[in-house]
Amino acid sequence: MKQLEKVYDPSTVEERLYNTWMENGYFHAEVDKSKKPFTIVMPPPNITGQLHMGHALDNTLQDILTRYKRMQGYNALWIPGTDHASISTEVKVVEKIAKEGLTKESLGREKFLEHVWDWKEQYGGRIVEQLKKMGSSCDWDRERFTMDEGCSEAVQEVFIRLYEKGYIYRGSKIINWCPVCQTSISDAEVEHEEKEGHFWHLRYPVVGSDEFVQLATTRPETMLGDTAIAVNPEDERYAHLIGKMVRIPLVDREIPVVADNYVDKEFGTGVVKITPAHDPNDFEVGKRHDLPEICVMNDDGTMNDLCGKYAGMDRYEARKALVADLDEAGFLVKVEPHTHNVGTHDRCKAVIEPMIKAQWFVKMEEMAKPAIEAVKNGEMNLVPKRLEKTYFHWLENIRDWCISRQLWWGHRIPAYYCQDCGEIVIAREKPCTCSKCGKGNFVQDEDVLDTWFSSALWPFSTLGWPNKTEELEHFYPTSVLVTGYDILFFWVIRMVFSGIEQMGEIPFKDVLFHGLVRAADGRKMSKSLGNGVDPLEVIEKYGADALRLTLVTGNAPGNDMRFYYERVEANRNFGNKLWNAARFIMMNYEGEDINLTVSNDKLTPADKWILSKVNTLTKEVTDNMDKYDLGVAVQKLYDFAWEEFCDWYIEMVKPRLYNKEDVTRPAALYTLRTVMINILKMLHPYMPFITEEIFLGLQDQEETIMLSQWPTFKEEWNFKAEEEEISLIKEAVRNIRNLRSEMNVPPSRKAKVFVVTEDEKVANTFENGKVFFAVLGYASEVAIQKDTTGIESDAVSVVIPNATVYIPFAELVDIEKEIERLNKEKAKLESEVDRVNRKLSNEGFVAKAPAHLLEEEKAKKEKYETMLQGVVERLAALNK
RNA sequence: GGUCGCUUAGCUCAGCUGGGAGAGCACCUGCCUUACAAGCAGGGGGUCAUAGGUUCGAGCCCUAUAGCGACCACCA
Repeated sequence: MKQLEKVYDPSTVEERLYNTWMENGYFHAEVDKSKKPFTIVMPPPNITGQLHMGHALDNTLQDILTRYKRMQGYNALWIPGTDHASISTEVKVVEKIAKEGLTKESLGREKFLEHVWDWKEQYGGRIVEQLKKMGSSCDWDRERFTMDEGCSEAVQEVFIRLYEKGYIYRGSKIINWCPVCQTSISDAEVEHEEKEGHFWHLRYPVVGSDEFVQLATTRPETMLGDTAIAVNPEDERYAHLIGKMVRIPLVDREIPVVADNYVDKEFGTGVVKITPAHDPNDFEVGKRHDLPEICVMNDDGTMNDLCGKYAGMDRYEARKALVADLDEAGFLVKVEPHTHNVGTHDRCKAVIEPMIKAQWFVKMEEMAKPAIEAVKNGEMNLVPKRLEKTYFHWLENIRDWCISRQLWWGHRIPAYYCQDCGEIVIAREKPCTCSKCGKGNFVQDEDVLDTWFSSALWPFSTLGWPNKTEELEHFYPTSVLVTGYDILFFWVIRMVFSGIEQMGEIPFKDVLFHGLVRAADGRKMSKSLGNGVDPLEVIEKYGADALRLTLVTGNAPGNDMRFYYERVEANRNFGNKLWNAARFIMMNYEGEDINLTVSNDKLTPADKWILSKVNTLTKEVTDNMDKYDLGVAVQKLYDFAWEEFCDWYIEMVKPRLYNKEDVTRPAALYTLRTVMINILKMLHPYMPFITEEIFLGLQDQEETIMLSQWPTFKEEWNFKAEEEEISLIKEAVRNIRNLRSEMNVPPSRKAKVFVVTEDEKVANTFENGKVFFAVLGYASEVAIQKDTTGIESDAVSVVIPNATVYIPFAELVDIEKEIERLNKEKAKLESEVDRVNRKLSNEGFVAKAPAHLLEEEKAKKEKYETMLQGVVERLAALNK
């Protein structure tokens, strides 16, 4: 039998165990049709990324579920991988090469992409190695990358299929343009940020009259692209202007006044300038009134050649200049401060410029429907449920998805343009001859696809789709997706409609959402604030198990949490507690057969009690885990292991262990080991390392805990009577300790304990439990008797159900105080009796409450009444 | 503007379908009792945001209010 160090040191254990697990291929899953599949695909971290607390949480949850199901005998597969993260990576690499004096343009597409692949080779593996430090039991043999051959094939296939179905189209629409990144982005990537701005009131002269019409704008620079002004058709103030022309100040271009319901009469002056090329609403108005679209900006956000003296200025510079000129020319009426929401790019925070550009779009309306339906009909289940509303709202108001990006790093769009006739061909490879004009001068679309287009296919592309693999057949749909609520729109929803569309089946049955891990002050952990906690540092200091436990306890699904080192420390301490319990067990097994077993009839009540308890616990923990209440489950394990097992059971069996002649010693050893192993197994998903290390020590063979069987409820461990017996003894012991503590009696001072009871059964229980008074209640001697014969009249006493415990402390006892204490006890019991009586005399309660509650209350009534009687008698005796 | 969430012990948070309020940390008292001082034993501390309602019974369900937070949104 091995002996363990006094303090558990995770750093030496974790790496060794993880390597063993890897070497033995425990994480690897092959298709095994004899078992039920359990599948999770890992949300692929960006190759640019470093492990942060969000990843740590996300992967801990997935690992817990995977290990749990694996132990339950499922064919458990957890597929890891990384995401090429088109824009993020490209930005990083551009920054990197800039330090070397290089630019994308100077390198050219091919050379630049070589640099990105180099980056990928260098850093793409970093996060993978970090995930291993967490203990993640994913199948690394199946690790994927969103731009590997298979995933790329899937992307191309989906693009072509959707195009052929008419769900992908190319169109010139107003899109969100990032002037810094110089690419289009989707609606989901726009963050609305409230900003302090101004409301500039301008007056536009009406052509053919002396009249001016006043309007307000937050973006004066766009007036260079105005092609109309609009009023509400119901607005009497401006009815006479409809159809007339106004002149744009400074520009001197004439534009019409149109009537459109979009205009709110109450807001501003009730007149809106219309710039179809730079505002989504204006774009719509422009379409309705057939207005020209004049783009006045370059891709980098500077004003273009149409802007005269403002050409070349940045949009904000131009705004300033224009306002000054308007003011000088008398067109500026007033300026008001105005807070409004501006769209910014979530990556670079630059203010989005709406622009009209030809882009590729996915038509969403049809695909959204079955995605909504899947949740509505319960086929797919969101945890927590409240997120369903957000899910529905997004899908019900979904707009077409702009999927083309003016970037180089990503999946290139499989569209080819005939240079001779303009024909567009969507194909797997560049066509040789044009079917329309017969020539063959094709050029591929320069753009790449939105990163999320490929991650949307992750649940099936990683399983081999579009090939019909047996993995796909067996492991799809996946069982549960674990991710943060912050990417519900970006990713989860897109996987759902993609899965349904391509596979004809939802990609996962459950989605378990978690929240953000915040800093201790409640703020988001961020690089700029410098308040991020590095999971690797925590692991180094406290071990991965402690970190994992910290991330899953005290938190409900979908809620944010705060990270405290104090909590990590507490969890580290729990690991140490387990460690020492195991150490204790092993010490006592010294010289014994580790595999010894004992039949039920050899077990003592204490053994049966703890076995019965762990048995019930098994059921509860399993139920909680099945409902994804992981925090609740592990809390129960924590409490049981520490309190019931360590603080009570281990203390109770010490005398039996210390006496090698004790015939019940084997039963104690057997029970200790058995319960410990059950605890370890159930804790293993949460704390994989320490549980494995202890488990290995508790046997004479090298059998891993991670492939051991998850405990199930056993009818033969259902010992109700013993549970009650021990519970009574615990009650008595607690009361004795309490009494001693109140009287400031040190543990070193032992005292004789008398238990007085007329109840045969209770007497028996205490007779059997005598030893516990000695070990747990500092008793020098215990006497069980029917009356108070031989007990000094000034002994202190405590009443428990059906018995009174006396401790003669002689000179320590102050009778007055003792009477006071008993009076307090009496009052407490009286109020309890009163409460129960009130409840039982409440007709409504008696008539409607469930039977078991009624019984419980009746039992309480009896219990408190007899206890009260005991206290009254004792007081009477003292008052004599 | 809309939707959702939160408000429970000094702090951070659990509390599953309504049936006598919990944890960790912090605090107080006493203990180095041969598994563990990263520990043991004992203790104090809450009108569960407020006001109504439903119910025999509400931290939990309903309505309203307040404060905080998140997300969505085309008022120029």
